[in-house]
Amino acid sequence: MGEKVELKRKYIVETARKVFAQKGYTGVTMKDVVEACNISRGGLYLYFDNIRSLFEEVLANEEASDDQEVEKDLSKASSDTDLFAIFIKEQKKDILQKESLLVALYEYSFSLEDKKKNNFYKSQYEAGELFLTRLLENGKKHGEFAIEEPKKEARHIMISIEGLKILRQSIGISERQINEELLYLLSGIVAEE
Amino acid sequence: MGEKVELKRKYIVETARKVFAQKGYTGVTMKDVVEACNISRGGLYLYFDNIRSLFEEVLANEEASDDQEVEKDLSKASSDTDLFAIFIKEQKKDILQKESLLVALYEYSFSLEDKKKNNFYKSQYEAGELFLTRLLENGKKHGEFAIEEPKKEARHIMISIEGLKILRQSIGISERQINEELLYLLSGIVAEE
Amino acid sequence: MGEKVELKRKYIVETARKVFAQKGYTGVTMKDVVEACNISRGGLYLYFDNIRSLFEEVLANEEASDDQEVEKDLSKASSDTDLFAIFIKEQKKDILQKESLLVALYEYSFSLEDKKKNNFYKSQYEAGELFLTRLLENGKKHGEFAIEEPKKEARHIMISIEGLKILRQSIGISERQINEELLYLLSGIVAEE
Amino acid sequence: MGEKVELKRKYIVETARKVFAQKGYTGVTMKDVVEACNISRGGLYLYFDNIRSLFEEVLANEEASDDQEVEKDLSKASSDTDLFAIFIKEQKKDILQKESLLVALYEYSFSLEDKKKNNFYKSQYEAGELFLTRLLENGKKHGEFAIEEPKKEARHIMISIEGLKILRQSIGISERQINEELLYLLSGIVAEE
DNA sequence: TATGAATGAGTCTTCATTCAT
DNA sequence: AATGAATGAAGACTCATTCAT
Repeated sequence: MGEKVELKRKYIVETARKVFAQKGYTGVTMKDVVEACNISRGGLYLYFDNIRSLFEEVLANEEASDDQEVEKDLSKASSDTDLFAIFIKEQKKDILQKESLLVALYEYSFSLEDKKKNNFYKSQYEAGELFLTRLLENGKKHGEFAIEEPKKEARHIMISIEGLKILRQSIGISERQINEELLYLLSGIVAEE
Repeated sequence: MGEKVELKRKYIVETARKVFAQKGYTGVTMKDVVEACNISRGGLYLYFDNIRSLFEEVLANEEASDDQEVEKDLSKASSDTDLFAIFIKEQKKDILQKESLLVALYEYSFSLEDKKKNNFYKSQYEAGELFLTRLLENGKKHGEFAIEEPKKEARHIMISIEGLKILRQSIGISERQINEELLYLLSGIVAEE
Repeated sequence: MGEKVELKRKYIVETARKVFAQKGYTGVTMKDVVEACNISRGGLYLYFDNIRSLFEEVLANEEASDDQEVEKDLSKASSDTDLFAIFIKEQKKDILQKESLLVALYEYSFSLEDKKKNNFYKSQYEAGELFLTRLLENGKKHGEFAIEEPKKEARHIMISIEGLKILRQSIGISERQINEELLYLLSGIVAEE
Repeated sequence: MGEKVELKRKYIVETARKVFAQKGYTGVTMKDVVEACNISRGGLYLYFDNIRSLFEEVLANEEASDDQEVEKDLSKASSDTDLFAIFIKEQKKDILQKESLLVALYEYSFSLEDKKKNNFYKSQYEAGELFLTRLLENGKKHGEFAIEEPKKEARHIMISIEGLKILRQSIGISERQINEELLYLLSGIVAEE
């Protein structure tokens, strides 16, 4: 019994994900989800009390699967340079992703009362920054990266990536420009020598 | 008579600006504006057909007054380095501005069907990039900036600034970190030598 | 303009009164009122935020017109005995009234959180008790009523009347029995001699 | 098996009683009962088709246990005066009872279409009146009570008691005032001499 | 018997938009 | 030009009741 419920919950989350990817966060109603899922009005409430908690579950789910994938990709790396390249590639995939949750995530972030608390986006961003810092530190130690301050560099790269993301979603910056900028970031760290 | 109309229109736009600064774009209703302006429901419709056109006028107005201000500040500069520093300072003010329209602007951008058309954000961004490119080119020509590709550098800086903006609004990045990053950008161009 | 609004407000209150008289308080929905008034859903909200405030206005209105009527009737009295008889008659009218708000008033009372505060029923009851006490005191002073403790007698009579009211509404006690009891109360005070 | 069913039925009735005592009749949903009983939604329907029939069983159960208790108390009486005092005391307990079903009972009564049929409240009230009439008749016959018309007196007392009950629930009349009135009723019959 | 997921009707409430004055 | 009452569509949410297991 509980398994069936789990399956349906998952089905709703996955279907809702598509809706959020398409319409963002703010504009999505329970009705939208109900219709996308082809279930009854009351049925959805059995699983989620409101759009917000549904979206939060979508995010949690997303994170989990993202992590898995990244893990897999990173395991292939043979050097810090390699690792960094993979990281950048990962980011590029994120930035260009067709069915991206990014806009929804932005809108969700804006809707939060206290910017400091319960901020999914924040923790995700900070995790990325931390990972990158470690990566750069290692690269520096191993003599692969010619940088002075790994932490500052990491933050700078993260900020640029965020810039690419928002520009992609807001003004639709071109893939070529994204590539250029990522290459620029890459070369700033690796090709220094 | 026409003057009176112009005045009232301006009054509505300025009052609405406060509302958008406070509540973003998506959440603002005609009712919100009507109440903030203390005018009649029907009265607002005489001037603006819907929230979108009202917001677009707010943006146009914003741009005009921004330009004026920037113009004034830039006129004080005595060198390209100076000019660049002022530019960065201007951006910082933007990023930190309390009554910012930024969130509203993001939400508005997300709501646009075609990312290419009617995009205020885009034209504003591109104007900035263009200005910065010219600036860097001049600085390079005058020997003030030790850079290879002004255009790429300009774009990189603009992207980073966009990153700072969205991070400020989404996860509430601290003023200190913003300062650090801006300094980093500054030093990348100017203090190279 | 304001006058028209006042009129419509009054119309709604009067129409709602009928609905409450018919269906009580608890079971009445905004929809019921909307339909009875033949106005739009949103229209009702222009005048009343919810059923409770609407009912409270119905009560306030009721009290006002009741007071007027009672005033008129009492002005005819030529002695305390007369006055008392009129008072009892007034109560009888109340108890037997076809389109009575009594059930609605009970249900409304039950729905109140704190029995002590904002209790319309209470203030109405206490006003009645006070009036009756004064009346009995006068009658005693003038030698018309052979009673020891006007206050206790007044309260006793009020309690009995409340008993009649609730019995009328809950088990449908007959008019004959109501008459008998009221006569009993009357004779207990007046015909003592 | 049948015994088990009986037990569960009883368990539901007793649990539901608490719910009705707390929330009245009108506001109670099947969900409330299901949750209080910690049984399944469908499970409740196996025993009761709707709130009404459940409440009616609660009432029937209540009556039975009440009768038992009263029986016990009355058996201690050694005179009609005694009996009457115990009766009054019983009523006082009823009026002041914390976990009273009174409000629920009122609401239930109001909800009945035909005031004459299926009325638990009515039969209960009439049983009380009959009992009191017999009691007063006996007291009169034995010379304990100096009254003319036992039936009228009984009805009068019952009406007053109903008044106390409703006043307790609607406006929260004080315990002191209840005591005073009951004493008044007592003295009207017994201490006449 | 018992479970609890699922349904869909019903109510509340808000809002953009219209229109008579 | 301006007002603000009025409308009706749309979304949120709850609950009695059913039904497959």
